[in-house]
Amino acid sequence: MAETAARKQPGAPKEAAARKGPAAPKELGRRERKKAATRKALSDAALELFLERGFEKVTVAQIAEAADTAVTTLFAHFPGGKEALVLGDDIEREASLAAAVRGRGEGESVLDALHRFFAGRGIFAEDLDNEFRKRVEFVASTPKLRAYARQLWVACEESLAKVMAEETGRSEDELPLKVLARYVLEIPDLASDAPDPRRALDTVFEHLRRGWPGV
Amino acid sequence: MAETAARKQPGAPKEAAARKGPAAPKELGRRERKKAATRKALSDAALELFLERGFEKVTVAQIAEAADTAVTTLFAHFPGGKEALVLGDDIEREASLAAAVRGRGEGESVLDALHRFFAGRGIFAEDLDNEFRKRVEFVASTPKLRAYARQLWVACEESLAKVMAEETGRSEDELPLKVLARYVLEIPDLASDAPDPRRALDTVFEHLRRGWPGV
DNA sequence: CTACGAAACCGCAATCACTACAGTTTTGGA
DNA sequence: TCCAAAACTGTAGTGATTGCGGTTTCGTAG
Repeated sequence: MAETAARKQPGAPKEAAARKGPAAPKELGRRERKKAATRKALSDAALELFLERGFEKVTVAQIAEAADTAVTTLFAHFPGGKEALVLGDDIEREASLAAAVRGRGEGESVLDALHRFFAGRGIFAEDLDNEFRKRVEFVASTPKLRAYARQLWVACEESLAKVMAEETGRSEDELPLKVLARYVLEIPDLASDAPDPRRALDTVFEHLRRGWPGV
Repeated sequence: MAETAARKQPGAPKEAAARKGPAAPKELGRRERKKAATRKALSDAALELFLERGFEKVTVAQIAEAADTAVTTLFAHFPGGKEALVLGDDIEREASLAAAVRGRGEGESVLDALHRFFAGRGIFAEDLDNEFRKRVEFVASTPKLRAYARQLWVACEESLAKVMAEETGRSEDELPLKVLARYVLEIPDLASDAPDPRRALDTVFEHLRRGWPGV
């Protein structure tokens, strides 16, 4: 996939946004709006085609065509390739993960917080519109996508380990925390093919709590 | 990589071997010998080129050329592609893993057996000729290869879970055992970038033993 | 309002992994 | 000696991904 990744791509401009008087929450210029539209057109087209014919049966050329853009534009928006079209690059994950831990309730352990966090997310969530659920199941049943999704989670390993270290007052390079981070982030993939993902989630955390007391 | 995998490839013949009287350990016919030679020529050429120029800088065409075979022959032997040239398809892993657990000493727990097993292997082993060590380090420092190596281990998940179930007298589809299997098989990858892999190994098992008492 | 620089697009050509196919050579027996 | 299977070969795709040079569209400083 994207190995070298160092090409012309739509990223954050020099100093865009924030200029129309005080406080501008969603004040996007036409340019930004169009960029977002293109991006959405691409991922929408991709998802539709994927669900219709299956991930492997759709080519990037077809997706670009359906979104009425050039193939190069597709890659400019999603350097991660086909799989990124469905799963995004998700910088959001890392942030929400950290937020869940830092903003945990009084007397709630770090692991409890993570447990709750996952319980309301993706395969583990219960209240999801069919649209989203369909997507989640599609990802879980497509090897390449599943692997990519896992990667996205595991990519948060360092970050999560660091947050856990801070929140438990330990050194940020303590090995056990790194290991724990990996094990926690492995859960979504691990529980993907469990008959009852929810129960699987609870079971795993039960064991992790026993193995890493005080976290 | 190999997605469809259903092509002409050198595999086990109809009923080859075992015909020259009783017991024929290494009695390979000329054909088998040549096949093995081709295979070796390929992986040898690959490893040499990889170490010399780096994994990404070598093309399969160059490897085939260096081994004096056709590219199609390369893929016939290694459907797994470039990464398989270094790491093999390793059906061996699964077997040795099971053997380590089943053949563990009296009073030795399953986790102890696995701990010992890994301790003498790859990054964790201490007595290794430079050749092998160089290879191990090369794999660990090449993302694609590392990922592939991990896959090979994780592919043993079902199998290991089953063996552990048998050996501890539990149902083979008990979730905790599947999780534990995954966590154990994740170790080689996990410990790859630890400053002291050996210590990392010990640390991880310490926690796993606590989390999965009685295994 | 206008010109200018950057950002977002575009299309084309090229590389590279991987596969399908069809034809050859080699080998192990019947 | 002869045949079928196995192993190998070259050619010709398909498809993802990237490099490049050129075009259009914005945003904004003047």
